[in-house]
Amino acid sequence: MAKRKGDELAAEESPFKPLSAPSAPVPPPAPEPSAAPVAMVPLESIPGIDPRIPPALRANGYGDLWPSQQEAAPLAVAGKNLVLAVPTASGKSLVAYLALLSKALKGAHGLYLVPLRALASEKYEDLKALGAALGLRVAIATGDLDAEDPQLARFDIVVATSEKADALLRHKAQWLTNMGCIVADEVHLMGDPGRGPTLEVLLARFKQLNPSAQIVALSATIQNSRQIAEWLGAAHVKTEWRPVQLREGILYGEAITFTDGERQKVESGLEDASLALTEDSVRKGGSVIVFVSTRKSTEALAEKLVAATRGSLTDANKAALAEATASLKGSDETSVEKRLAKCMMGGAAFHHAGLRNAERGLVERLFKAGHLKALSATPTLAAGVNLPARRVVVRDLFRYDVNSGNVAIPVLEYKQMAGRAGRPRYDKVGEAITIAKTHDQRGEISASFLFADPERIESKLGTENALRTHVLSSIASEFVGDEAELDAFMKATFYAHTSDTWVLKERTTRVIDFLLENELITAQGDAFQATRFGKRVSELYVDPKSAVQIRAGLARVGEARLTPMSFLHLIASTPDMIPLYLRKGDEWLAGVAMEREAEILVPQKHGADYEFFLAELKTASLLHDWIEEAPEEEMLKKYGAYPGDVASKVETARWLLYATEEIARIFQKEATKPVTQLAARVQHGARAELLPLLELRGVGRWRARQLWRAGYHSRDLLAQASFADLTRVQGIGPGVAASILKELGRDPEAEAPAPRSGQQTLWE
DNA sequence: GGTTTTGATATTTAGACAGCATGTC
DNA sequence: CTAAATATCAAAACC
Repeated sequence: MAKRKGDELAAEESPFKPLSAPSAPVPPPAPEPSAAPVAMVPLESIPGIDPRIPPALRANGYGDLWPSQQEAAPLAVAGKNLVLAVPTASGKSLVAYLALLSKALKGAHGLYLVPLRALASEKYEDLKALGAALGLRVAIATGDLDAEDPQLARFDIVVATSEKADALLRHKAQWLTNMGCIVADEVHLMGDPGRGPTLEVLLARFKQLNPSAQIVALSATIQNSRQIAEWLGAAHVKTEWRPVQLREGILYGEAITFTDGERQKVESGLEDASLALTEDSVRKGGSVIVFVSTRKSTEALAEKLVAATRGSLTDANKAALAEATASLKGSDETSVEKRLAKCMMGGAAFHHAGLRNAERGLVERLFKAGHLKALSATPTLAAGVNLPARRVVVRDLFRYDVNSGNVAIPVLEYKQMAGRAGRPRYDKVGEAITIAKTHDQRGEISASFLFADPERIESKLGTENALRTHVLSSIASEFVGDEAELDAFMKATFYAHTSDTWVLKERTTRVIDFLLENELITAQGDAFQATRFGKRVSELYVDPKSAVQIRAGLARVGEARLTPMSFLHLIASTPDMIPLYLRKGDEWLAGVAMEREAEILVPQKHGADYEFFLAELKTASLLHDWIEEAPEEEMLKKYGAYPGDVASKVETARWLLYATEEIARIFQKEATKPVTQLAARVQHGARAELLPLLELRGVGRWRARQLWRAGYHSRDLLAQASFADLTRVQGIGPGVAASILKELGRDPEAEAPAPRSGQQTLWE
C-alpha cells in the first residue's frame, strides 16, 4: 500500500479532499487495485470448457485467468449472454474469444463486431492464430479488406465492422441470420450519434433473428452498462481490476499529486509541463504518449518533445529510426513527412488522422518496439489499436466544438486515454497525468475527470437521420413488412428500453413519409414494400437522403454542361461526404463557383447556405485536382489538407460514384458511362488518357504516366515494345516489364536476359 | 546592419464506417 | 454565441 508523504500538507492542499461547495461532493477514492500477487485461476478449471481450448490459448501466449476475467469466463463458456464492463486493456478480449471458440467447437458460427477496421485486423490476427490451433476457420470482412472467400458462410468465425455486418444483412446473407454467438466490442459506441444506431439496430436485429444466439458485449466502464445488460437479457459483470495498476495524477508546479495522495517531484530541466513530464519518464526508461486536441498541436509538440527524448536514444534506436525515416522519404516527400522524419530522428513523433495509414502504422510499430520514446497524438490513438505507454499525459481536457466553443471532453474519453497507461510485461504501474495551471484547476480537474463517473450512454436512434436509413433497410431487407412489425422491431431497441417511445413513433412516421414521397418505398394499407430504387439504395449503403439528391442531380444531366466536375460536386454535396473546412484564404472558390456554374447539377445555395456550397465545391475541387494529376504537395497547400485527408476523400468519392453509377442505371442510363469512367479516374488519380494503361497489373498512376511520357500511348503501342525498351522507362524494372508484356500476350522469357541469380521474377 | 526576441493580432480547430472486384512505387 | 493554442507579422532588443 502506498505510503502517504506529508499528510499534513495533503490535508490542507490536496485537491482530492472534498471541495468547498457541498453541492458537488467529490466521491471517495476508489479502492486501490491491488498490486500484490493476485489469485490466478487456471484456464483448465473453467467449468465445462472444451479440453482443446486451454492448450490452444497457452500455445498462443495466454496465461491463467486474471481476476477481471474470472467471473465472466465461465458465463462465456456456458453460452450465457454477457455484458462485460471493464477498463481498457484488462483482458476482455479473452472472454469474448472463449465464447466464440466454445460455440465454434460445437459447430455454431460466430461473429466478432468491432468499430474500426484497424481493430478488425487486430482481432482477426488473434483469432486466426487460435483458430489454427483448433482447426477452426476464421475470416475478416471489412470494406477494404479481402474477405478471403466470398463464401463467408464457410467460416466458423468472422470478424467484421458493424457497418459491414449491417451491409451483409441488407444483402440477405443467410448464414448471418443463424449466428450462434455475436460479440460486440466497444458497445459504448452505441451512444455515438453517427455510428451508434447501426450497432444498436444490428444487435436488436440479431436478437430478433435468433433469440437463442449468445450475445457477448464488451464495454468500457460506463455508468449504465447494467442497463445494456438488461436490454440484452444478459448477465452484467463489472470490474475495475487491471493487470497493470493505473495511477492518475495532476501536475501542478513541479510535482505530481496522485489520487492516492502521494506526491512525486518531476525531474527535468525543461520548462514546459508536457516536456518535463516526458523527460522525467523517458530518462527512467519509460515511454510517453501526450494527448492534445488538435493536429497542429500534435506536430508543434512533437518537435519540442525531441528535447526530452533525444538524450535517451540508444545506438540501436538511432539505427532503427534512421532506417524507418529513409523508408518514409521513399514516397512523395511532402512537408508533413519531412516534419515527421525530423521528429522521428530525435525519438519522438506525432500521430493523427492526417497521416497516411502506412505512416501511422510505422509510428505505431516504432513506438511499440521502443525506438520512439514519446508520441503526441489526437484522440485517434485512444480509441484505436492497442498501443500502451508507461506514462500518458492528457494535456488538453477541452476541445473546440463548432456549436459551443471549447468544451470539456467527455469523461469516457479521458478514461480511455488514461487507460492507455501501463504496458503489460514492461511496467509495474502506468501513470495518467493531467496538468493544472492554477491551484483552483487542480480541484476542478480532479472532480470533473479523475473522480468523475463516465457519462451514461444514450441511444441516438431517435434522430431522423438515423431512422431514415435503418427504417429503409428494415423494409428493403424484408425484415419488416408492415407498420405493426416496424413498431414491434422499434420496441426491441435499446432506445425503447430506455425512453418513452412516442417520440420515436412520431419521428418514424415522418421518416416513412419521406421514404414514400421519394418513392423509396410504397405502401398498401399498412403494408410497406421497397421500390427497386429503395432496395438498391439500402444495398449500396448510402444515406437515403444522399440517394435522393443524386437522383435529382442526375435528372438535370440534360440541362448542364456535363464535365467530371458535375458529378464530383454532386457527390460532394451529399450528406455522406463530410466537406473540407472553409478557411480564410479560400476566396478563390467564389471564382470557381462562377466559372463552373453551367456544370453544376445541384441548385446553388444562396444566403446563409452559400458557405456550405463553397465547402462542397472545395471538396469537389480537391477531387478534380486529384484526377488531373496535380502534384500532391501543391494540393495539400492549396486545400490546407493532409495526405490522409486526400486519401479519405478519394475513398469516399469512389464509393459514392459507384452508388451514382448504380442509381443512374435505374433512372438515367445515359449517365452511367461518364460516371464509370470518372470512378476509375478517381480510383487511380489519373487523367482519362491513362485509363487503358492502368488496367495492366502492376501499373498505377505513376508508372502509367511514365509509360505515356515514353510514347506508349496505347496498349497496342506497348505490345510492340521490346523488353529492353520497356525496362528503360523510369519506374519499370525487369519484373514489371515482363509482367506487362505477358499480359499483352507476348512471351517475355524469349526476349528477357536470364534473370540474375537471387533475383525473383514474376513468372517463377 | 543584420538577426533574434518579444508582443500584439489573426487564424484555426478530432475522428473515419460503407459497394464491388482485384492489385502501387 | 462560447476558448485556447498556434501562426503571423511588426516592432523592439540584441549582437
